[in-house]
Amino acid sequence: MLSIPLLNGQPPQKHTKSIISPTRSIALVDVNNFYASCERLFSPQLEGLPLVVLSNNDGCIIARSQEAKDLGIPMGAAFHMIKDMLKRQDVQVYSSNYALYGDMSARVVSVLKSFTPYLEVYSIDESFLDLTGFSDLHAYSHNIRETILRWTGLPVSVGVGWTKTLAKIANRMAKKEPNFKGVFVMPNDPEDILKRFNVKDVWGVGEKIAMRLKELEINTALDLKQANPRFIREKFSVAVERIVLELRGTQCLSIETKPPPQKGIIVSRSFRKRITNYNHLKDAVTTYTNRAAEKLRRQGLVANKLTVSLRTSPFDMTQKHYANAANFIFSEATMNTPEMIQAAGSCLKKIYKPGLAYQKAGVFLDALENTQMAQRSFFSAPRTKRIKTSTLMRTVDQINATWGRDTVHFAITGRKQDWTMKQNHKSPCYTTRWQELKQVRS
DNA sequence: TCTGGGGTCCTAGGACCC
DNA sequence: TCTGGGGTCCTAGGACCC
Repeated sequence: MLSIPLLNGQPPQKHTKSIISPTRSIALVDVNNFYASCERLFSPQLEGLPLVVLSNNDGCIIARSQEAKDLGIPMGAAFHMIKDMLKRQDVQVYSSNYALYGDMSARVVSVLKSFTPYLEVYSIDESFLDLTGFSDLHAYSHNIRETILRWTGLPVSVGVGWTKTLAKIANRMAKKEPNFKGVFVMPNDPEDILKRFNVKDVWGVGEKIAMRLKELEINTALDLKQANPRFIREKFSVAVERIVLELRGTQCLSIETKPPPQKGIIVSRSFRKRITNYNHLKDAVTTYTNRAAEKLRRQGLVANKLTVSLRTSPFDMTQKHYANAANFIFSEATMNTPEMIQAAGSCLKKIYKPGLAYQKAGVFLDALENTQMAQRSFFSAPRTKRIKTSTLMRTVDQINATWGRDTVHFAITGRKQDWTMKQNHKSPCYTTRWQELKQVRS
């Protein structure tokens, strides 16, 4: 087991708020090829070999080691279409193992927190750090990088700039140029860097916007920086205008050290095989609803709205593509699994068309509220009944947390069926399941 | 046979109000 | 024969992110 060592008795370095600086210093720290690096962590013999990680259902490539990138294996490629090629090239293939990645992610964050408390966990493998006021950003960034490598075994890159957008670009530079050894601090005059940076790679500029920018002859990050913000706002949106300002060093996106409450919860999945049978679909939707309800309660929230979506495969040429969704508004915000299962069932009935081979279904919980703040309806159940329900839900959650998922479950959820996920290449949960760790050793 | 899942923010346009 | 103007709120859908 890996563990996070203490700081050898040294207090974490304090962020000095007293130093007023006109410009901020923001670092973006992210783990290189995160999923691939996690898999390699526990199989050191894979060092130097190309390795890819597959999406749920072993559908497509979602992460690649550097060696796999060098082989030209594209991100998002359908696994079944490049399977033979991967075999020929001796590429190691893994199904995604989110228990492992989530746990490693938490370890990286806990190390980062020893460098500054002013940190935003942006995604499973990226954090923004406010380093405003630190004197030698270059040395400090190297220190961060080396500490994470030593304590977790994961390689990270650190990019520093005055805004999040510039930090993102600096991070790309840190990765690109081996001489930088994983660290790049944006210089005072970044024009040279921005000139060579394609506008489509700027954070927040996607495919569609990049195309429209090109039509306006805005091809590089420098072109975008020099564009008139008001013109950009009129042509595009405030979001793109903000990018222009951020490139100029004006901070528009702040560091959110406290995660805001979640606005929606999604559980959606592709099936292992196509499903035509209504009851199997209902099983799947019920199970997803159950998961969504668990997530909801874990965060102390209640939902006012539930949506069920259903679709056939967009790649299937043998039938006309069908996608639809229906929603249900609760008379009073709820966290009650049976109530949600019932609602999901009535939604499914509305959108199910017989005779189609379905590929994916999803359940969304929306219009979320804090349990305490939730509005009661006029026809609200009496207080005693509400307390009974929430106690039941809490108990179910506790039993499942202690004894494993689905130890107690609602009728028809939790059985293995045609629709459960395909994961033929999964690595053990090294850091979160003793049982699986033992299997490795024996 | 087989092509992921889970989020956020913004905008346009409709419904509604006075 | 003629039928305003200004505002808010909500929702669906688009774009983007990892």
